[in-house]
Amino acid sequence: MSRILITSAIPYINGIKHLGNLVGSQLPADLFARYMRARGNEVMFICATDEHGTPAELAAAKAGKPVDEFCAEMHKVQADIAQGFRLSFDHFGRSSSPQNQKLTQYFAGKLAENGFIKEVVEEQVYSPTDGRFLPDRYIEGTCPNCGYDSARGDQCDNCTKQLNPTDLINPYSTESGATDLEVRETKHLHLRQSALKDELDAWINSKTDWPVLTTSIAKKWLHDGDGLQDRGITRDLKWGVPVKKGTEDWPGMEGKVFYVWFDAPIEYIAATKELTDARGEDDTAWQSWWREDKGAKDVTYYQFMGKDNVPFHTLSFPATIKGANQNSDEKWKLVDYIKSFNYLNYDGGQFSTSRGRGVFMDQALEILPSDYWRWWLLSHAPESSDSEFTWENFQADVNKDLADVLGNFVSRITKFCRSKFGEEVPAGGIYGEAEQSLIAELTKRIRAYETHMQAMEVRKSASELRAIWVAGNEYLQSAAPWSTFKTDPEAAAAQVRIALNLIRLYAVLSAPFIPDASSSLMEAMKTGDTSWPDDVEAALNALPAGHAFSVPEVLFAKISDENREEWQERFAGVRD
RNA sequence: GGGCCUGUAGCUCAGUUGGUUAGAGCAGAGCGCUCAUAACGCUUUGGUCGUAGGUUCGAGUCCUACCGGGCCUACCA
Repeated sequence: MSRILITSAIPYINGIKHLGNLVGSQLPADLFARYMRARGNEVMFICATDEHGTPAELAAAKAGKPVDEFCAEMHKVQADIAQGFRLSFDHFGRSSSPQNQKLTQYFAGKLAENGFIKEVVEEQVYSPTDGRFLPDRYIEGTCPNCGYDSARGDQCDNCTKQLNPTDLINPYSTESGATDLEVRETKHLHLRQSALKDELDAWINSKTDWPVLTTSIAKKWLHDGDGLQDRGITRDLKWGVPVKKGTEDWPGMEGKVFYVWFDAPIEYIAATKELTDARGEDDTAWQSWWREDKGAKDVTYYQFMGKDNVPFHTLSFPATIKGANQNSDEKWKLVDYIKSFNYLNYDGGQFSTSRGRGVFMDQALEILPSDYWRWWLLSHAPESSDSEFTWENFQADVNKDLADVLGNFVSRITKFCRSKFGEEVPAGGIYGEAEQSLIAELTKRIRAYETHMQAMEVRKSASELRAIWVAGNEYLQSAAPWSTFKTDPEAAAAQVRIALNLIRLYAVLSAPFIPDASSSLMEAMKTGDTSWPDDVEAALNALPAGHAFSVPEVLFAKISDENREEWQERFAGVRD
């Protein structure tokens, strides 16, 4: 048994996420967490909402609510949806929690103490009308390079030239339209990532088993141009973690907050403390996951995220950890494996939150149970390149895999047994050659499934699982208990017995992918035996002769052409 | 502009350090079965591996150029 720490990239608070966001982090993280628990490991699976920053303030203003109230409501919404998708977080925290405030301030103090913080006076654009400093991309104007009239302050979308807000001709605030913008001096803290460049480089180079997507992005940032740059970790905002040096005030930094990307990953740690605090446990409980000097030496830490989050997890957050650990007795836990994903596209284009294009998590749950989405998304996870969602593929794949291959297998054998032997596992006969060869095949496939799951090869795991389901149909077809029954009822009984046991086996193996269907099957088979099939032959004897079961309802109803067309239409345009 | 990823059957994808006739699922075709959600099983059609060169006894795999798709490029998160 091992101790496994798993974090999913934390979703931003300003709205409901779409299926592309789901499949890029939370869903594969959940798959892995469920599998690791099923194998008997001690798992800590953490996620949270990322609540700070300008977009949250603006979204709250748009909703006409105080930002803290807005975040509290949206957190509840996202938590409910996560529950709807059966994301099995041990805790779904909030980056605005008191725990994260303290911990973020603590890390900043520690970094300052260790010489990794630099104070820098810089010039920022201030909008008196908006009453705030504006991030570069919230300022638009005419591009000095190509004349495009909606160029953003960081980059022109038309000619792709990188810009400073002060380069823009006739700049204005995208929020208020105000043109009375002025440049003001303001002091900020920078994290001296450059001082840790060589150490980070060596660390990334040692991770030869990480996905190429992960290491190539990290290396690019490490070596591009002048190499890894220092990064501002504070902002002139009201909503955020107040800048402090540990518990002390930070002279000159009054009224400023930490940058979301500084406090967001720290929330992984803080969320664990939120959980153990809620349980009434002391600090040793969360520290045993996050402090190698306090019991976390045997923890293996896995992170899941979309490719857009990779730089922060491979460089910024590790810089925070390494910087805090330097010249210190404290040894904070560094990530051991980063699984990153490409994007999921929607019907020939991108999912778009702003344009309401594609399927959002709440809408998905309105039209189908979560298992349909979980199965399809995971079996098409964008691991090697961007992948594509189309309604035709979704309908065809889900109907075939879930309804025909798995659902119908359960249906055919339970109904056959009921009509010939009644609703209990039949006695008589023995497992012969055909059964032994089934056991041999399953053993081979289950071992392969375990290997792929351990390696977080999501698509390969799904296809191996599907092959395991298919093996049941192949067996039934060749054993043909409906024929055997006429001449040799004892032999038919043994065939039915092993097939009924396959249902429980499938429920156990499939639970990480389709947890609801899995528990329906366990319920139908009237068993709570979720033990992993280390010994397949033993697993296929788990339900003994005489064990009662019931014929389950249709496990997966098929998606009709009418449904598909209706959804296709509904989700083509703008979200209502 | 620079960097990285990607292009394999109608569709979605596998193809280990280069090594016989390039694989799987779906879709299509044929056959079988009748327990089952018109489900299942078996067989089968289908690819000059983006294009053009090169290295090699041998290239889907390595190199170069080009074409197409995607991402990143540091103040959105």
